[in-house]
Amino acid sequence: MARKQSISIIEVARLAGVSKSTVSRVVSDRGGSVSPKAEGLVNKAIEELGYTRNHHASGLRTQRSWMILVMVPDIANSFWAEIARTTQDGLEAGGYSVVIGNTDWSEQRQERYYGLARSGRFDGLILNSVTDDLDAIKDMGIPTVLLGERVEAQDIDTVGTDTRAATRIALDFLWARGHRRIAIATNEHGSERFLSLRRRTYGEFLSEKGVAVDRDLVFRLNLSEEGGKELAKSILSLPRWQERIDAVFCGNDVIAIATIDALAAAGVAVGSDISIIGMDDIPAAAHSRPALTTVRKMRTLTGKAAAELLLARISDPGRPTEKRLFPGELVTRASVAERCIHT
Amino acid sequence: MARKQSISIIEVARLAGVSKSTVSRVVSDRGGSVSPKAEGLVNKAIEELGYTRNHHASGLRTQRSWMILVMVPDIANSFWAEIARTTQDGLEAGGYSVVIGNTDWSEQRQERYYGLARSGRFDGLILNSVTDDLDAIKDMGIPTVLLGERVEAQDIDTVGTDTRAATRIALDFLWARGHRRIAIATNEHGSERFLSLRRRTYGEFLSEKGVAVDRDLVFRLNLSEEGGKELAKSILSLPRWQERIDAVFCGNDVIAIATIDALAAAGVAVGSDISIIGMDDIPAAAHSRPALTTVRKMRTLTGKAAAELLLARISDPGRPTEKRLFPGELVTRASVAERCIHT
DNA sequence: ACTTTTGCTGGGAACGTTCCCAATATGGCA
DNA sequence: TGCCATATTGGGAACGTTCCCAGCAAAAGT
Repeated sequence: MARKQSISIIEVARLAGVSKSTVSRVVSDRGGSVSPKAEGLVNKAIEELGYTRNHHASGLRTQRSWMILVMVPDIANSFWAEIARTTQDGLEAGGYSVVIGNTDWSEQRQERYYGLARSGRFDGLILNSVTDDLDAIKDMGIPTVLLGERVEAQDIDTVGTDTRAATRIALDFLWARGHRRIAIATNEHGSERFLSLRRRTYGEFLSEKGVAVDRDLVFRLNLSEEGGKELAKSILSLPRWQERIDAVFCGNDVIAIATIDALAAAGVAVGSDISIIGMDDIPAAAHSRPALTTVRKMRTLTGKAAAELLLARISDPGRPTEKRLFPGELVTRASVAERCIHT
Repeated sequence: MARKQSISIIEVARLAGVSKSTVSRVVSDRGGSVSPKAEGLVNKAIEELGYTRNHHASGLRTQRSWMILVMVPDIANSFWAEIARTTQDGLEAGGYSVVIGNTDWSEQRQERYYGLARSGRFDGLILNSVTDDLDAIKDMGIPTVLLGERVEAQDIDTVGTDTRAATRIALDFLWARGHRRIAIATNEHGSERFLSLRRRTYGEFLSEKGVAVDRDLVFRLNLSEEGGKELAKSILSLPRWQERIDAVFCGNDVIAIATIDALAAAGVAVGSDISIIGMDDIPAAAHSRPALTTVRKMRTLTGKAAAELLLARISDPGRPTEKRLFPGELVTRASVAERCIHT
């Protein structure tokens, strides 16, 4: 495991009997015109010495690293993992290598990665910000694509789910199945505006339908398993809840599933006594009892679009910013009941 | 998004009224002795100019990047995701930043990351190799820790599950529950020796118990959902399978769960007609019907140990190689029956 | 008062590339 | 044969750091 010592362009040049400039022209495809003969000699010398280009030096000169950082808040969550994975294909086709940064919802970790980005280690960034500080992103001064809708991010390229549309899909479905007393369970985790989009859409939807918002049916919690347990408790402790709640629209699948489990444990028949709909379609959604009806986010499209936008931005930093939002699609399983219309 | 122009150590020095050497001493904590007064001036100038250290230049000089690459074969698999995440804590405490590379079981992608590593971009590597080419790893010439047991990796630090021990835990449990006709379902994916360890332990176990290996009870397949479906089909098509198979030891949870689902769909009562035991304890294992009994791999310990070993190797490249293997722990759920002993 | 130690500083030479510019060789054309 | 255009080459000068070494002042010891 001896660290390779100083096999630089110069030793290669010496062995090949050419100048370092020529070697440089060969290894960096850019610099044009080298005679076939010289190129052959250089390649042979490279092979023989086991030379590999020092990227610190090259990057110092060119200010390019050919690496792209994809920052996600939770790599152990399959939703993010899959998005990260999907970006790879497009980016690698463009000649870049992709590395993933996991912030674990921690501002400190995020700042750490921002530091890496600022110091010129990456040619581009695809990220879901834990905080609301979009200026920090612009200040890094490198091409960036945001994952996840941000109303206020007008001058940064964005890719994500159209939360409004996705929320409507869920609510429309509940309504079509005859539910009228619809509750909402969501949070303010890290990014208030993003989540209030669900809440806002919920309000709009109800007023469209001529239903007043019932304060007791708006639950605020963390989008975690804990949150789901809490939600179940809150529901059960609501006096005469059976008469007050038909269905619950959950901010993500994690709480939806936790709620289903907790309610089932309390003897409630989810899917007939009460309906639950989630959002994301994580793998576990297919395995809950009853299986969760949810709105699937289009991870593949999202990842692909993020890669495209970033490549476009890199090759033309002056282009107008673009937003690509995908609506999501309904995955019908068993957690939503068919209810005869009342009231 | 204008790319920051040339705010180098030199402009800082000029503004602070000191030499670039002094600035360097301040920004790189290494070079000792700077007067408090000078340090104050420098910091003020840094703040004012918004200077950030160019890491290409610094890396060129010091040959350090303070970045560590963790390579995993499938970031969308929660097992790998969690391991990758766990390494972070230890490594970041050591001052390093962690980025994750996802090979997606592709040799080409792996080679791409190897290339990055060879060009000096990382100070260390934690990886699970897709191929059996351990020489390629040594040739990179940087400190490396291998994830996953490799019999032949004698001179590389290794962290992983003690496959032998984990397999025995599963088999012992099946045996204790009265199963005697135990089948095994595993693969040769990418790393033959690793997996034959399960098969070998299976053979040893049976011969210890005085049971001959029944060729029909050794299933070879991919460790994927497809493989699981195939396995169910193979079992059901075995003439009089009820009399020939008590239990199946599955190479991982993914096939175990797929098998459970497929068998259940065919009307077989898993957990009484036949027992299934898995390995890994992925999240879905708790949600299958019946819930899967499995051997949990110790991800947290594994990630932590990998970080420790890598830091130790970096600080002392000459130290003897070390292997840390963890046995795994049984997670008892419902997919294994209690059987009265027969034969 | 003189030397020695100590603490701090600045100047220059690396590190391994790429880029610019000038120099040479090659070939085509008159 | 002579002359111009073109293809290929080599020699420096960057890029922004860190490191080594020498210099200098202030503090400490004799």
